[in-house]
This record gives sequence, structure tokens and C-alpha cells, in this order.
Amino acid sequence: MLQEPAHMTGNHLLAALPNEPYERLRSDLEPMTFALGEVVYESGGPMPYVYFPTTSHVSLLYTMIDGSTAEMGLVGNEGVVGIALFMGGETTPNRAMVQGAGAAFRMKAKSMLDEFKRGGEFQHLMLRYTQALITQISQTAVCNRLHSVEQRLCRWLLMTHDRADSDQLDMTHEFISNMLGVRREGVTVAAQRLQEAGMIKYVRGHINILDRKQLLARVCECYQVVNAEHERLLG
Amino acid sequence: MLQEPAHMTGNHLLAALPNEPYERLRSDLEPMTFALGEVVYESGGPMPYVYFPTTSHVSLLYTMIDGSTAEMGLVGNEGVVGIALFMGGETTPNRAMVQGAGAAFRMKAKSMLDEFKRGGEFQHLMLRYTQALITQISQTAVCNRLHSVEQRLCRWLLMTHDRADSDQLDMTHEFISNMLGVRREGVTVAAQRLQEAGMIKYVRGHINILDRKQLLARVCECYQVVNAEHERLLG
DNA sequence: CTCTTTGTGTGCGGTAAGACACATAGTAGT
DNA sequence: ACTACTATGTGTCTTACCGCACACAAAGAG
Repeated sequence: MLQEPAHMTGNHLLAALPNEPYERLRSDLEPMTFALGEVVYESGGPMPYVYFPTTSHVSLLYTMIDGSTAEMGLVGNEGVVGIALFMGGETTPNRAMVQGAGAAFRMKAKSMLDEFKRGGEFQHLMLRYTQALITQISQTAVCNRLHSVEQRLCRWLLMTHDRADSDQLDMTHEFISNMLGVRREGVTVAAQRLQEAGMIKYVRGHINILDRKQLLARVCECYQVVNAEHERLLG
Repeated sequence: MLQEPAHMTGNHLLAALPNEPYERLRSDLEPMTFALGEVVYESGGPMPYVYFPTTSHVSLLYTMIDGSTAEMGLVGNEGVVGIALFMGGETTPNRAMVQGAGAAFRMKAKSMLDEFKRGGEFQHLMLRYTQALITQISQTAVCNRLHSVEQRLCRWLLMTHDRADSDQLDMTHEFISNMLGVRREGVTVAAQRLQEAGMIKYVRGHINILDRKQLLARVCECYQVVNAEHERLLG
């Protein structure tokens, strides 16, 4: 069997790399897997690696002093976890947690930085992705302020579904409530409504996406805005 | 009179530049002034310049289809307006509007990009600032979800005061409501409480900050988190 | 097959903030 | 000074969501 070309790695950023930088990096890309709930980076903690998810996805969240949490962004095979490394901050005040178990490539911080500093297509891609992520975070800020729990749940389900490799998402209402920054009961009530409308079906920690179209019809504009901008920057 | 050295320009990023890149850029820095309410960039619009505020400050906001708005970030003399240019996106889906009239330096996009691509201290500073801004936006996302109008008003007043050159801020409740993403009446009620407590005093579009300490005592943790991270990255 | 743990359903009272409606008070223009 | 306008104050009613309390149901452990 032939070597798989770059675009077969399953991560869109790696796949978009031209041959030259890809060949340079290839030996530094180490395949690995993420377990559900695993903490990738702790708030303010060390970041020895960057991660390029392929079938996994990772949630970026903030934890308040009183323990309440809310998600600011979500990274799947379209992106990279650990932007603070090439942004020069070494760490960030947010935590990164695995939200969907699966595979990823990791790369040592130093290897990544060496390539980044060459200033070529790798740097260009990383920065454009970062801008797309900024859009996602900004839109989350606005969405959190202006939209209902139900709308935000739709958006969250769609975003997660986009990054999952299946129609079944393994997560509890409790977990989702920590992402949306609402009570668990709030999620239960909103999820019931979506289930009654036939959009999803769930049992004890497993949610099945049955009707994406209806979800898309019910979601707020934020979902499309983020996708459109991602497409514009990296599509 | 001697030429003013870099650290006298009033913008912290420019002031932090070593002599060599500063000398290269100096002739490209064009002093100018911003009027209150002026739109610096329209959502998705062209970005011919980047701006380094000195006594002015600029608000980054999103506008929804229904016309409601909310602020995602605020840039004063600690930062730069137009990060999308060096991030490679050419434009962004958010609007930038002058929130405090005053002076700034502007630089042509191309001049800035040429220097950025050299990969030296200028690039390093821009990226670190961008990371600080990401923290600000993220914290806004979480704050919008978890904290009350009054707390968010405190935070917003403090952030604005930090970037203003005076204790008097020229803005109406209506304006602030568009930043916080709440109703005008909500701002009025919250501002009344702060005024009764002697923290501020306002009349028709002019707010005086009387007691920062009390504001700091009432504000949510978000304010400090953003400041601490800014300090860590650029202090 | 029971016991325990974990996840979900539901109801109730409380509160922050929304929408709307209008009163009043500064400020600017003539 | 009169007028027009803009900014702020206030009240009422409604709604979304919170906090709490507890019932029930599914899954896993022994």
C-alpha cells in the first residue's frame, strides 16, 4: 500500500499543507488517542504538545472561582489545540478537555515552533485558523448574551455533530449544562422539546441526531456565521 | 527639542518595540484622530489600515440580523485595531467603532504586513497582543453567560476608564446598553445603584468615575483575569 | 438479582431582566 | 425664553431561567 498523502491524515489543517512543509513535519507527527473527559491542558498549565484532532474533538472552557463553567470554543479535525504556543503565550487561562474520544496527531511544541518561525504556509494556516477560532469565540460571547437555551443547545449539538464521526454523541445533560453554562434541568427541558419535535433521541448519556435539517431551522444565526467565516478563511 | 523615543508615542505596543523595527516603521506611522462614534471597520468591509490608539479607544462589536448588538472586545492604547490583517483574513465579521474620541497612529496594511513577515519582535508583539485579546473575548463570552447586568456594567466602566485619559466618560445609557447587549432601562437601573453607592455620577451622556475602589470591589472576577493575563503576556 | 450509582423528569417559588408605555428633566437651537 | 429633542426615570406585566427538592428509571457491581 502506498504512503498516505497529507490530505489523508484526517486533519484539515495538516491536509492543507503543501508537500514541502508536510515532509518536514511528518516525522514529528505522532499518532495518539484521546479518552473522553481527558484534560488536554489545565488552566495556566504547561503545554508540551500541540494536537491536531482527526476523529476526536476538544472543548475549550473557562472555570469560574465558584466552579461554574462555560465553553468558549470547540476544536475538531478542522483545527488545532494549543494555539497559545505559537501565539507566544506558552499557556492560557482556559482549560482544554476532550469532548469526543478519538484519534489525533500530536507534535512537540518545539518542532511546531521551529516550523512556525519559518514564516511559510504553516504559519499562514495556523494564523488563519486562529482567526476563525476568534470568530467562533466572539460569536459565542454574543450568542450567550442574546439567545435562548434552546437555540444555544441546537447550535451546540450541530457544532458537536459536525466534529463527530457518527450521529451518536456520548454525553449527558449534566455535561452539556457545563458547556452551555446553564443548569442541568435547563438542558433536560430544552432537550425534551427537541426530542418531541423528532430532531434528536436520547437515553442516559447518548444523544442521537435524527434530523439535522430541523435543527438547522431552529438554530440561531450564530451557527452559520461561524461556519461561513471558517469557510472563507480556510475553505 | 529632541525626537521623542518610541516609548513616548503613547501606544504600549509601539513603545515596546526595539529601536531597529521602530526606526523602520516610524515613517509609516501617521498620526490621526478618531471622532466619537466613527466606524473604523464595517463588518466584512475593507481594512486599508491598522490603528494604534494613544488617547482614543475602539470597541469591537457584533450586530445580529435583528439589529441587536453586543461588544466582544475593547482596544485602547494597550493594543492595535485590525488584527485580522496580520492574521491573514483581510477582514472580519465584526464592526469596530470609536468609543472614546482621541488620537491614534495609523499604518498602511502593506507596511504593517511587510514588517510582520520579517518575523521579528514586531510579529512577536502582535501575536502576544492577539492572545491577550483572545482572553478578553473569551472572558466576555463567559461573563455574558454567568454574571449580572450590574457586575458587567462595573467591568465595562472599569475597562473603559482604564483606556480613557480622564475620569469622565462621554456615553449615554443607550450606548452602553448596545455594548452590554441589554435594554437601555436595564442600564439605567444598574447605573442608579452604582450612583447611589457613590461609585459614579452621571448626567445626560457624561459619566464620572468617583470611586474606582468600590467598583473594583463590586466587579466580577472577569476583570482581573483579563488584566492579569494581559500583564503576563505584555507587562 | 439486588443494591448502588448515575442520569433524567418534574414541580414550585424566587428573581433578573425583557417588552412596552409613558412621565420628567436637561440641552440646544432659534 | 420658548420649543424640540434627547436622555433618563419609573411602573406594570411577562418570561426565561435559577435553586432546590425529590421521584423515578436505567446501568453496572457484587
